[in-house]
Amino acid sequence: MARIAGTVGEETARKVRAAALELFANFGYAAVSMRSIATHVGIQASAIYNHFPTKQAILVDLMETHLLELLHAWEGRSRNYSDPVAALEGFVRFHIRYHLDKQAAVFISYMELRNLEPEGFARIEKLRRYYEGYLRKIISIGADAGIFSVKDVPVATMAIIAMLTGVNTWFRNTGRLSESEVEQLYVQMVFGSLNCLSADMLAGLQPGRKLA
Amino acid sequence: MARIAGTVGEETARKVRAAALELFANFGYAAVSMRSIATHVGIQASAIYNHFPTKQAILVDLMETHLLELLHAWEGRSRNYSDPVAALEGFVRFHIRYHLDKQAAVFISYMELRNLEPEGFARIEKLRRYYEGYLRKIISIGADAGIFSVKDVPVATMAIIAMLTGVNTWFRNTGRLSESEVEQLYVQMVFGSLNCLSADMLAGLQPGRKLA
DNA sequence: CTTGTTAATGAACGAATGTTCATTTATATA
DNA sequence: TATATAAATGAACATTCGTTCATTAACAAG
Repeated sequence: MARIAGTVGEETARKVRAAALELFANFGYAAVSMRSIATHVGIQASAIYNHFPTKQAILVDLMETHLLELLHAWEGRSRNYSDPVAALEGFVRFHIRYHLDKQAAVFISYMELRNLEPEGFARIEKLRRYYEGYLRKIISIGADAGIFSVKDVPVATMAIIAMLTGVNTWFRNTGRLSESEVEQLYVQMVFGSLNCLSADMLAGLQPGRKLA
Repeated sequence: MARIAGTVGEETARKVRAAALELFANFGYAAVSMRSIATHVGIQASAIYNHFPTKQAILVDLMETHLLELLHAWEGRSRNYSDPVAALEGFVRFHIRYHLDKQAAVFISYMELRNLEPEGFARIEKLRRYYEGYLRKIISIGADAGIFSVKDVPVATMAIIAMLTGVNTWFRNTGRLSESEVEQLYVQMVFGSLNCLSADMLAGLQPGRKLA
């Protein structure tokens, strides 16, 4: 047998990406063979090479696509916000929602960095730093305006990103909380970590209370 | 050639653990071969099997040892704290310091979970939940006492753990900040995320300020 | 000194890996 | 209808993998 009736190149490439995404996320890049990807697509391993030059290229493709889409999605949304408070809340909700909706791609992009060869690593790392830069900018502007109380903007940026991305390690759709409930909880904690209290929360605090 | 003069079993096992720790952390469990571990120790791959039954057993050993030591270290220190505020500050400082001091072991224990077979996975996961339980308890007590303002204790626990562990992804000894400076920054952000302000910070806030 | 155990070697095993290649068929183009 | 290209197959390649095994030398105990 040879070429199968009805096969289209771009369609197969799409299936390969989807299968690789799922498998890499579940078992790790190094533990997934080209044959297992091919099996999930319903083709032979050698047919993959009609669409991707190497296994490594699939990984880089997945990561790069994910990060570019992430950047594009945020850039489209960030225009809505004019002040740092609204922007930060928007970022938190966006990040959590987006990362929960694309768990597999997120997981790969954070876990498989060490399996990238130097050129690919540089490209991916640049995109991630670019994304982090958006949050850093928000925090920086809010700090300069005296709205956020931040001792160290870069550290706060990394801390918040880690906090938000950590949702992926425990959130389950079948769990106790909905996505929007989780968003709300994290919005409050993130603003708290920047010592930016909402008016009603500030009113609820006892001014005379002694804390460490 | 056969047995080498001066070789002692427990000593070789120690070297194997050390080499595997370093290699797993740098390249990932699946990408590290028994032969490369052996090379780093200065023996043949087959000699490893005098000390560990399988490659998987080395991974489980490393993770289990790390988590048991982590638990033991915290249990020894946690006795010093009587109130939730002191305990939380102590936990934050302990977690950051300990995780920075044992970067490789921490990295493996968080990244290689998916390479564990079911029995090993259950053992390791139980230990990690046990550790998280200590932080959850602190937050829970502080919340009940009205010292922390927490909407959801389990979520706050996971958020803070993720935030703290994230330090490992960016901290470098050669960087701008020392370990204790980082500790201090995170202590403030963690207390902030629980809306627990120190007396001087509270005084610094303008009660009339309008925030979102 | 003899004996049993310990800790190494080096060869070998079968299985699995990423990748290449000749081949074959479906499809688009001229 | 003839031809070039696209997209698959299945066999094969050289490596590498975790692991086993017979063998051997160092060491401890009697």
